Amino acid sequence: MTPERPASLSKSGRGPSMHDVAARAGVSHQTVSRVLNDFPGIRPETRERVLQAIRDLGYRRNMAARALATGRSEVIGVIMPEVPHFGPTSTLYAIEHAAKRVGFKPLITTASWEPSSMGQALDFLLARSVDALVVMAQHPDVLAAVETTTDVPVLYVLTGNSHAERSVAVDQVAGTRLALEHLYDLGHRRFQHITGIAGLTEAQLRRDTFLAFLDERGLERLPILEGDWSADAGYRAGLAVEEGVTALFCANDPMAMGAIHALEERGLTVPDDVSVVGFDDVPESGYAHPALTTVHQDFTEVGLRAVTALMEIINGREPGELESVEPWLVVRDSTAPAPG
Amino acid sequence: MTPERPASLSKSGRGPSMHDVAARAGVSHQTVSRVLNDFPGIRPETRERVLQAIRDLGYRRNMAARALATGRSEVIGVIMPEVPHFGPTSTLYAIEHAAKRVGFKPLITTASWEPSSMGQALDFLLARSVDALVVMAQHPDVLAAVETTTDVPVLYVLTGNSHAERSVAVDQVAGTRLALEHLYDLGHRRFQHITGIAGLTEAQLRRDTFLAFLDERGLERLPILEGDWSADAGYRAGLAVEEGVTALFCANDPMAMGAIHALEERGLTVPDDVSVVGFDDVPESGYAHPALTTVHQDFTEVGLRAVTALMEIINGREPGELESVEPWLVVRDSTAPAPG
DNA sequence: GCCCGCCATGTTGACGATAACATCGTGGTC
DNA sequence: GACCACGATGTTATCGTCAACATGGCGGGC
Repeated sequence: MTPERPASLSKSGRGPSMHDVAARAGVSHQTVSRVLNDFPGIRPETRERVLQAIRDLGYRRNMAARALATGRSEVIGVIMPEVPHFGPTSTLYAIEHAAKRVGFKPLITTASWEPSSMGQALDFLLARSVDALVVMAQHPDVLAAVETTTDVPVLYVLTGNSHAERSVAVDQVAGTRLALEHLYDLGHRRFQHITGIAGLTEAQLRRDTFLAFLDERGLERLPILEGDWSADAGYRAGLAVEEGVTALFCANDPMAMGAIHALEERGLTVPDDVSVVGFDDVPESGYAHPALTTVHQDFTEVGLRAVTALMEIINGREPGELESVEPWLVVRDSTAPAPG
Repeated sequence: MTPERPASLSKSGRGPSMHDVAARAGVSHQTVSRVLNDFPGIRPETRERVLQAIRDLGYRRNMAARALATGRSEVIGVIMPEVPHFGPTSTLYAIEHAAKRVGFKPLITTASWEPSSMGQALDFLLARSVDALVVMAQHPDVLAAVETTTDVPVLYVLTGNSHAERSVAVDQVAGTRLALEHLYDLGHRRFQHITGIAGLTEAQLRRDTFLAFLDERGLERLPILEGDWSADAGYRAGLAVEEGVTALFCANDPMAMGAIHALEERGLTVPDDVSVVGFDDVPESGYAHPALTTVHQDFTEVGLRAVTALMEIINGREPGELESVEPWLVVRDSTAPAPG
């Protein structure tokens, strides 16, 4: 079942235009425009007549015409990863809510990090004359691709803290360190890590920070377990956790849940034998078994800051310093002092 | 190759237009239009010259102008609930993927089911001359509100099976019955139900079907436990499950996870003492503890059918029968024969 | 060799809004 | 009472595209 592209669109009944409203109110179309745009200097009585005519006719502004005339659309283009993970999805909702408050709406498109896919997404959004662009840049390569293409304000979101300018992100290094220091402080010395999708910025940052941490503390580098964010992958990785490992740092919560499942199947108990830390603090993680210790990321704040900064840029002001959003550790029942 | 942007054409920051391309290619703007729209009867050499000019200038079509001229926008408006739950989110992604294949993109806006909120969302989308509308109608009241407002094709999604015409949904009654019959067949006779948000169509259908099932089988109606889809609510409801209940039907998976957590805190074992069934089959449910028996809903199929049907309507054809999407039961470890 | 017709392309006028400039009373100032 | 400023509104041009109609050159049929 594949949808088929439309060949012809019925150009049936367009709604009333400003001229229709103007005629009905006995004014010029320009007066209607002024009423709609809250210009000063309209006689209250005239304004009321116009508003009445609008209501009578069920008139709705044609934003296409407005966009053509002004060059602005009050739409923010959002490029999302193709798979609905918790972070991007939460951020999207946060952006929508923040944008709504300033009269903007998000136009969504998904793209993989490949240049052609990203290019198509950009073309589509820019053709719609979006006023700004949010790119959920999960891969470092997309940055260059976007930069050269447009002069529309662009903000990168969910990039870790790797591109300080024009990007809003949760500090991945800090988050990872919170998790690892918590485990270290509990006495753990043998760590393994289940990664997110290889190459994605956040996965890479968590992984790099993990390795750096081991080196700093002089801990052994056991094999990295490659994951892909999914609980399935977490389960498979959990089966491969080495004997003697007591601390498992998972790049997100679903993988942590999968891994715990695998560990328990192997007869290991969490947290008595192995302590497990996740990342994201998804709403269910407090009710996992055992309740998951995890790094909380405030995606609502990310979305809010992104929209706020974009509004500044659109209005010609420089946005304030775009600081990283600080994550915090939520300690629950999946971590305990190292055994022995 | 980086597109070059001659300063000559920049009229206050706007990109090049068809006229600029036409001038560079030595043709008329209409020929450019014809090339872009794949009209027949362009000499290959001319076409190539136009395409080259487009590349040279980094030209991008202005969809606002196109929308103004044609009345169509190749955008599907989507009205989503304000809270990012699994079903709507998954469906959104499915819609995006299906729409992309036919050159459409979703323009997202969220709204609560209140008329004013829904009205604002509609105004916004219709002003953007969307070619079609997908309404995730979680509340029965929205239907009337939308119908009277527009003649744009509208499709309701995620409505259970309660509005057969112009709606695509997973059959909630069937899904609920699958869950309950499974429990009944295992010998359970004392059931309780944790509901979704009161008033929402799907929550209501699951609840009604639950009660109908009890009556049909002559089972006792124990108190309904009111939930709100969240794991938190599931936990609280789990604490309130009556003594002697052996079968707990939860309106979604996160609540099931919360409830299981609560039951185990109370010293009850799942599934030995209480069998629990969820709804949705979220990706993590297979790794919950115990792995969750649940009703799988195919949101990908929902999104695909929605877009397919909308394309039919846009083309002036009647969409085929819009059948419910059939859910199926995934039996895992959270259900077992009734004790005793 | 003329005319017809068709193929490839050019020209003009919407589409519905905004922006810039024009107009028309009206009341205050001197 | 003439003049001017200004408040309220009207008029015209413009944004970039598509649709409808116009044109012009060229080959073929007779």
